[in-house]
Amino acid sequence: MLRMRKIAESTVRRLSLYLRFLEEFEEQGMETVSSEALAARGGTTSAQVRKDLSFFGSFGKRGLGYSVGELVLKLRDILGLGRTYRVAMIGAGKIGSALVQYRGFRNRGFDIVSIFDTDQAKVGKGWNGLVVKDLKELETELRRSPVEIAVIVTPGEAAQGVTDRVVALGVKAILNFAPIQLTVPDDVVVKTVNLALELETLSYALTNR
Amino acid sequence: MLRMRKIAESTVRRLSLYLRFLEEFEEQGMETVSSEALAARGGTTSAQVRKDLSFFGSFGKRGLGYSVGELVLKLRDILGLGRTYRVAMIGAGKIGSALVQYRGFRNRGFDIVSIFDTDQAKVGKGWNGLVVKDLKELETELRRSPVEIAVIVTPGEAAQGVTDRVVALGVKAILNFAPIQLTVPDDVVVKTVNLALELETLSYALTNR
DNA sequence: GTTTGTGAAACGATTCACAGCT
DNA sequence: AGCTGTGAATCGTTTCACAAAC
Repeated sequence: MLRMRKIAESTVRRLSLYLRFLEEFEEQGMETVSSEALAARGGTTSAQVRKDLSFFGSFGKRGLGYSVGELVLKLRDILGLGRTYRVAMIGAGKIGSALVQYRGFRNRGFDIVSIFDTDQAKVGKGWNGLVVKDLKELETELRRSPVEIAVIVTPGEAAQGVTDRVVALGVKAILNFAPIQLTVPDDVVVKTVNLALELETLSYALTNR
Repeated sequence: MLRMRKIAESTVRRLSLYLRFLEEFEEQGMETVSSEALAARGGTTSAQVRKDLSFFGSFGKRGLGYSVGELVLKLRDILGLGRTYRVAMIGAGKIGSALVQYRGFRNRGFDIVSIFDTDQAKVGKGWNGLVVKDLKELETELRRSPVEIAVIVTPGEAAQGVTDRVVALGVKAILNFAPIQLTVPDDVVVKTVNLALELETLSYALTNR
């Protein structure tokens, strides 16, 4: 695989979509697929598909298209899905609870190995095979059993403090559900899912109909 | 307010962020703010802030900056937040449950007025002041008590069917948590929050360090 | 002197279109 | 003949830079 910097985020998101569609095609027994067919399934254009893939190599055969199986493997490799990631969930509230049960995590190799909360009523309780730990134990626990990814599901006020702590522990990727813009060093990547923002985009669209 | 078509989604998202920051500033008693200060809070540039606002009018005073209070009102108006939206939640699983309790909804004028599920074990149960209704009653209920926004939290397989039904009932905005690309008519706006996609973007970033 | 509002320039992403391979 | 891979053209967004307003 080519090692290129600065692939657009939109490209990476599309690759992720292509992978899902290809997995569908694979289940249906399709052996090859054209950029045109893949584009049709994903609501984009064949040129876009070919350009996206071309950043990473040339995986197709002219006149024929792409081998579904090969392209699945290539995309998994590009997206780094050939391995398991260890994940710590920080916050055992409603959303944290929902996420722990979400099959999509484990199915795709994201393994939640610990959950933390400050609420003593929750600490010690079993949760989908895990025990909620006191947030005070964060450093001890993550040193004993390190993770690559932290999911932050705390109230907004607590989010930056917790972020600083997991960054100090060497975590390089954060999925943030707190409605806050987190500040992190350059070598740490943050993805924020901000519900309020999505709702307001809908509100704008409805208003300016 | 000017009525212009084709404002970029990225612009709308930033406006939403600016509004949050301005509300903070307002609480702290600030009366005016420069594009520079607003940009610093939000991790963007002053030129970007001014350009974003300029699509909708000119709200500042040269040499002085923007009145915090006035800009808050303007942005609420632009984003369509001066009113209440009625929301139906479709799916009473873990994520639906978490969302119903999420304060951010009601706080910002998004009022969940009904919840539906197919699971008879859930139907009839009280839930944060609401009663879960059978999805069979969707048409009856939404005709009696219409909504502007539907939040779809069903399994992927059910999502498109439910979408078609709410669209037929006149819903023009959908917030989708099912890991599926929904197909809707042009006059319906969909925002999809796809956890798997966010995780895979993190995985890509970690891999291509 | 300060800070806005905005054309123009720079940059980045998407689409076009076609040469080259199968 | 069919479909990829990719430079070139187009389109959209961000940044620059400065005249105008206070």
